[in-house]
Amino acid sequence: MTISLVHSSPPRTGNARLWLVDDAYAALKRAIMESMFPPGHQVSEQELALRFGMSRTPIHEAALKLQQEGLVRIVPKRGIIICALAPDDMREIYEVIIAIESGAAERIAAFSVDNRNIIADALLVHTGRMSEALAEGNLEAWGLADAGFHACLVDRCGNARFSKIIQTVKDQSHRSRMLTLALRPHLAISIDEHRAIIDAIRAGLPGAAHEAARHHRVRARDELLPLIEKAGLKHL
Amino acid sequence: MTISLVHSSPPRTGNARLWLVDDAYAALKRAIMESMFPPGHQVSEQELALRFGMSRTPIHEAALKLQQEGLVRIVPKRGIIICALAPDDMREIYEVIIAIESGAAERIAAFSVDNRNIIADALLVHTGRMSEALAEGNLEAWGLADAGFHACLVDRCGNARFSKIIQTVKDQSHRSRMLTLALRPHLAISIDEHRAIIDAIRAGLPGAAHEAARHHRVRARDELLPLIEKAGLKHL
DNA sequence: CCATTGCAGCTTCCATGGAAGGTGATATGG
DNA sequence: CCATATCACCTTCCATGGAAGCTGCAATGG
Repeated sequence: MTISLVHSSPPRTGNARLWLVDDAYAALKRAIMESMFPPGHQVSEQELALRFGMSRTPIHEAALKLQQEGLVRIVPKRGIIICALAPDDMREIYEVIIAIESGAAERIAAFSVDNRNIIADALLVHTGRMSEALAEGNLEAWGLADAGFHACLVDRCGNARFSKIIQTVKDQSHRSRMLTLALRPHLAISIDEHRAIIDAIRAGLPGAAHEAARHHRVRARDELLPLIEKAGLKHL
Repeated sequence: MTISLVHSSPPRTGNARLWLVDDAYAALKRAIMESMFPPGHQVSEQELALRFGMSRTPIHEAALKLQQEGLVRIVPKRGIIICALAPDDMREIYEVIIAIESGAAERIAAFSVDNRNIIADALLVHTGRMSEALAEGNLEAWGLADAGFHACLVDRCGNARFSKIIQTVKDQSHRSRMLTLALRPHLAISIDEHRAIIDAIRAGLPGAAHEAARHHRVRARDELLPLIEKAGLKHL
């Protein structure tokens, strides 16, 4: 099988050339995200190099980066193994999200009233899109809007480390989220909870914003983890 | 200057050989931690390769790893630059610690009574050492015991991702902590606050443990950040 | 038939050379 | 004296070959 994962095959003549390792990283990450490589699958660097049309070196460095992010595991003389997530990993990831997002909401609620309202408005846009998607029964659009809300919350709280941490665990759990999105009931409740977070931010109540964000994620966790366990999904 | 950062110069004959990249990683990290390379300093991979007695490849890969952890920055055609932390970075790092450690304390407080007491006992040992060090006026021992307490809290909460996150920000702020340790007043209060965390864990009150851990770190932050700003420490 | 041992193949890890590109100094013109 | 342009050096980035090591299978001895 020869799947073209890199878009621009031309040998990058001219000065428009970026770094090959970034291409390899993006392509490999994308391949994992889109489940082109199933969890537990093993590939060799040589094979990826051939498939992506580059040498083994950038593949190796990209694999190291993805290993640090927890997406793959490099076994010394075996190859690159796509990591599978156990239900316990999902528990850990949810706990990270709970801790970080509630901290982000708290920070935003402590901003000046002007900045609070700017961010609240942005959050409201995402929540509005969720309502529309729900009305249309468009599950995918709902998921995108929901992701937009949470990304906005974290990315605009003024702590780049929060963003990076969230990005890492989101990448790790991407496949799982795609799987469980269809299983989730109570989509309407999420919208109400988002509004509660926005209200607390507008009111400038850090404690309330922390608790609202926390409650939202705790409920989602308590709803999803049993579903995953019951579905017998041993690896995601 | 030819500082020997790698201990075993022998060319690793036999099967006792590990990975050179791990050696390079440890040596470079150590060199940064111990301030052998001041923040903002620039070194080339070639120079490190010569100094560590290995090729450029393991150096390069180790540098990539340290870059992901935020300790160095690789500038395309310039070299490896040791990252300097601004006061704002310390704020971000404290926020991460606050969010994660309070989550860890909360988790532990939700354990079974047996597990709670085992961990509480371990935490108490560290707190006891802090008291002793304080009585002796041994600042370094106090710092070690304090670090032991917080490491115990996070490492035994049953979330490996919490540990990894904390490890990363601790590494980033190692130099800063060494600098500010001497500036910190109110060492006695920390001990009382640690005891409050332990009590909440023993009592099995997740909310109280969360709040106690949070309060402890918030106070330390509010005490230290102004000190750093006042001292005019632009880069740490 | 089962256990053990040797071997072949595949894999990553490291060394090294070539190439592209950025920086800083130097020389030149005003 | 100052500004600008050019050049030489230094740097990383990538390709590729050699070496070591693990895995799984096959062959052999019990």
